[in-house]
Amino acid sequence: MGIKDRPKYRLIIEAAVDVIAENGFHQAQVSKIAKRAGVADGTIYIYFKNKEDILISVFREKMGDFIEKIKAEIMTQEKPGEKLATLVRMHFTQLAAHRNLAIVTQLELRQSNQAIRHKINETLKDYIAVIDSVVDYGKEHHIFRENLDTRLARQMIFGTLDETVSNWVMNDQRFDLAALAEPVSDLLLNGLTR
Amino acid sequence: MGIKDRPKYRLIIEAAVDVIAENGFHQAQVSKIAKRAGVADGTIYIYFKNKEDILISVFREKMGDFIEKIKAEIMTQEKPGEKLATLVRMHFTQLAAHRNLAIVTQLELRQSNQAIRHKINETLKDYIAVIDSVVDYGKEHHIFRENLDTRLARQMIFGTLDETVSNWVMNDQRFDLAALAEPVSDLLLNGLTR
Amino acid sequence: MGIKDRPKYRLIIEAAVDVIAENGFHQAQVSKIAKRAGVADGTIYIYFKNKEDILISVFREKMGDFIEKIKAEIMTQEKPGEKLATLVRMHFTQLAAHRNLAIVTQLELRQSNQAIRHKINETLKDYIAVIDSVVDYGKEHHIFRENLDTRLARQMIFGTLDETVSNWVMNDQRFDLAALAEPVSDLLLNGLTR
Amino acid sequence: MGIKDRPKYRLIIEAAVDVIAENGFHQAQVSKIAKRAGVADGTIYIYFKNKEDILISVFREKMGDFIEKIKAEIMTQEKPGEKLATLVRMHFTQLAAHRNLAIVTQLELRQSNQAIRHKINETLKDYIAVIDSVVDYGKEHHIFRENLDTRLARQMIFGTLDETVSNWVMNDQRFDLAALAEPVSDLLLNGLTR
DNA sequence: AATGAATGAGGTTTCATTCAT
DNA sequence: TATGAATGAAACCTCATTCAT
Repeated sequence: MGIKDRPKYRLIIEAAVDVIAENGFHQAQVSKIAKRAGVADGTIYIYFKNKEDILISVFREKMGDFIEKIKAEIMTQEKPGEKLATLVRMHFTQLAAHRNLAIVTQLELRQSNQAIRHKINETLKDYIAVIDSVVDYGKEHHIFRENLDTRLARQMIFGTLDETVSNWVMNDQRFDLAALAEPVSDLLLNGLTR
Repeated sequence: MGIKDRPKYRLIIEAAVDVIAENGFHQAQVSKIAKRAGVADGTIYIYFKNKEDILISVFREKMGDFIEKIKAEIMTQEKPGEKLATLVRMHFTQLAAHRNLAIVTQLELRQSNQAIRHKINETLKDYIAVIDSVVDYGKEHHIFRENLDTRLARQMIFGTLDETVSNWVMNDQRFDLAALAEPVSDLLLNGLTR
Repeated sequence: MGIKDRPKYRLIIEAAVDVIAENGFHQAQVSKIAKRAGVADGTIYIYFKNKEDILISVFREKMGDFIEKIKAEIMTQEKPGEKLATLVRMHFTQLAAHRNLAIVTQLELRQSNQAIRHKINETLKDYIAVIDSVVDYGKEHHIFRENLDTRLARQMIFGTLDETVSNWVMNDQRFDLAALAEPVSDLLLNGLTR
Repeated sequence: MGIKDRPKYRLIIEAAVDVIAENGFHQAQVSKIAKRAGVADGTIYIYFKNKEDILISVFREKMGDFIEKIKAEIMTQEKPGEKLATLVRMHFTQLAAHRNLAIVTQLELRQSNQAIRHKINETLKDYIAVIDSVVDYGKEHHIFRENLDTRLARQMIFGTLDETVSNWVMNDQRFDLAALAEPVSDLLLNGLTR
C-alpha cells in the first residue's frame, strides 16, 4: 500500500486546504496544518518531503480530480459547442461547490514562491491539454475557425475562466458563479466560431 | 516640493523594480533595494512608511503611467474596434518594452500578502474602468452586441491579456509578445461583435 | 506538568537574572540570555511569549519567593516590634545574599518601559499587603500609634528599605547591608510607636 | 553670554520636560524635542553634546531650582522640627505645583541607563547634603536623638518622601500631595526625636 | 510509525548624530 | 548660527525542519 493511500495522507491534504483557505497562505504554518489534521508536526514529514511538497500535493490531488471529472464529462458530448459549454460549466460548478478549494487555488497558492508555482504549472498542463483538445476538435469539425491559433484560443478560454472565478472569490462569492456558465460559454463560442 | 518629486523617491522606485525582478519578491530585502538605489537603508524610510508602502508605490506609480498612456492612445481612436485593438497593442507593447516591470507585476507582486494585493487591486480598478469604457463605447456604437454583459466582456478581455502576458513572462519572454497584439485583438473582437 | 516546571524554564529565568545584572538592562539581549541558559534563541519563545514576558516572569518568580519567605518568618513572631524587625532583617539579608537579584530589582528592571513596570507593580502589591499587615497588627496590639495612617507608615517603611538597598547597590555593595537591619528597624520602630 | 543663557537653551530644556512627561522616556526622541522647541534637530547639538546631555541638564537645571528654594526656605526656620517640616512641605508643594517635572523626575528619568542615572545622582548629592544638614542641626540642638545615624536618618527621610511622591504620580495625582506634608513630617519627626 | 521539544538563520525598522549648505 | 536630509548599526521573533524517544 503506497503512502498516498494511507488515511493520514489524505487527512493532511484536507487539513491543508482548510487551513490555507481559512488563514491565508502566509498564515498556514506546518504546525497549524498538523494540529488540524490531528497529527504531530513531525508526522507531516513522514508523508511529505517538506512544506513545498504539501502545497504541490494539495494542488496535484485536487486539480487531478477536477480535471478528470471535466475530461469525463466532455467525452460524453459530441458537438464542439457542447464540449466547450461543458468545459465552462464544469469549471464553474466544481469550484462553486468547493469554495475552500477555489480560495486556495485562485488566491492563496498564487502567493507561493516561483518554485512552487512552477510545479503547479506542471499540473495545469494536463488541463491545458484538455482545453487544447476541445479547441482542436472544434477546428477539425469546422465549427471553430480553421485559422484559429490554438494557443491563443486556449489563453482566451483559460484566461476568461480564471479571471471570472478570481473575481467571484475576491467578491466573497457573492454572485452565482454557476449561473455565469451559459453567458460565458456563449461569449467564448462567439469568439471562436466562424 | 512634495516628497515624491525628490530625486531619491524615483531612484528607490526604480531600484525596487529591478531588485524584485532580478531576485524575486521574497528575496527583495529593503537593504538590497537601498544598495541598488545608492542610498542608506534608513533613507528608504524617509520616503516610504514601510516595506509594504514601497511595493504598493511601485505598482501605483508604474501602473499609473501604464494606464495613462493606454487611455491617451485610445482617445485618439474613433472606431470601437480600433479602440480595442489599441488597448491590446498598448498593453502588450508597454510590458514587452519594460520586461522587469512585466516580471514584477505578472509574477512577483502576486506573491505578496493580502494587504498589499488589496491595495494593488485599488489601482487596477482604474484599468478595469478603461476596459469597461471601451466595451460600453462599442455597444453604444452598435459594433459590439448590445446584450453583451460588460463585466463578462471585461473579464474576457482582461483575462485573455493577463493570461497571455503571464505565459510570455513564464516562458522567459521567448516569443514576441507585441506580435500577438493583432491576432489577440482579432480574436477578442470576434467574440464581442455581431 | 506545566511549562513552568520544566527545567529549561528555571534555567532561562536564572540566566536572565545573571545576564541583566552583569550587562545591564539595555544590554541584555535575548540571544545573550539564551546563550547563558545553554539553549537556542528560539527555545526562549517556547517558554516565554516575548522578551517582556521574560522580564516580568523574572520579577514575579523571584519576588514571589522573596515575599513568601518574609511572610513565613514574620508569622513566627508574636510581638509587633519583632514582626517589623523580622521584615527589615529578611528584606536586607535576602537581597544581600542574592546580589545579582538586588541589582536587577533595584537598578536594572527600573529602566524598563511602563508596560513592564506596571506588571511589576502588580507583584509588588503582595509585598505592600505584607507591610500593611505588620502595621495594622502593631496598631491592633496598641504598640504602634492608633491614629497612624497605614498608607503613610507603609510608604515610610518601604521607602526607607528601598532607598537603603538602592544606596547599597549603587555603592557597589561596599557596606554590610545585613548589619543595617537592626539600626534601621529601630529607627522605623521609633517612628511608629507611642 | 554663556550658551546656557541664550533663549534656545531654556526653550529646549522646557520642551524636553514636556515631551518626556507627555510621551514617556522611551518615546522622547530628539526630533520630537526639537519640534516642540521650535528648532531644527541639528540645533539641539549646538546647545547639547548629545541626548544624554539634554536629560542630565534637564535634571540639573530643574533640581537646582528645586533644591535652592528648599534651602532658602529652611534657612528661615530656627527650630529643627520646623526645618524638617519645611523640607517636607517644600518637597511636596513644589512637585505638586509642577506635575510634568514630577512625572519626569519620579517616573521617566528613572528609566534611563546607568550612566545618566549616575550623573543624576551627582545632582542629588546637593539635596542629600541639605537633608543631612537638617538632621545634624536637629542632633546638635538635642531635639533629634544624638546617637542617630545621619545616613540612615537621611535614607528614611528621602526614601519616605520619594516613595510618597512616586505613589502620588503613579496614582495619576489623584490625592492631594501637599496635604500629606503635615502627617508625613509628623511621622518622620516622631522617628527622629527622643 | 509517531511524537513534539528543540533548533537557529535571517530581515525590517528606529533614531541619535553628522555635515553640507 | 541654524538647518534637516541622510546615515547605518543593531535586535527581536518566526517557523520549517530535525531527531531522540
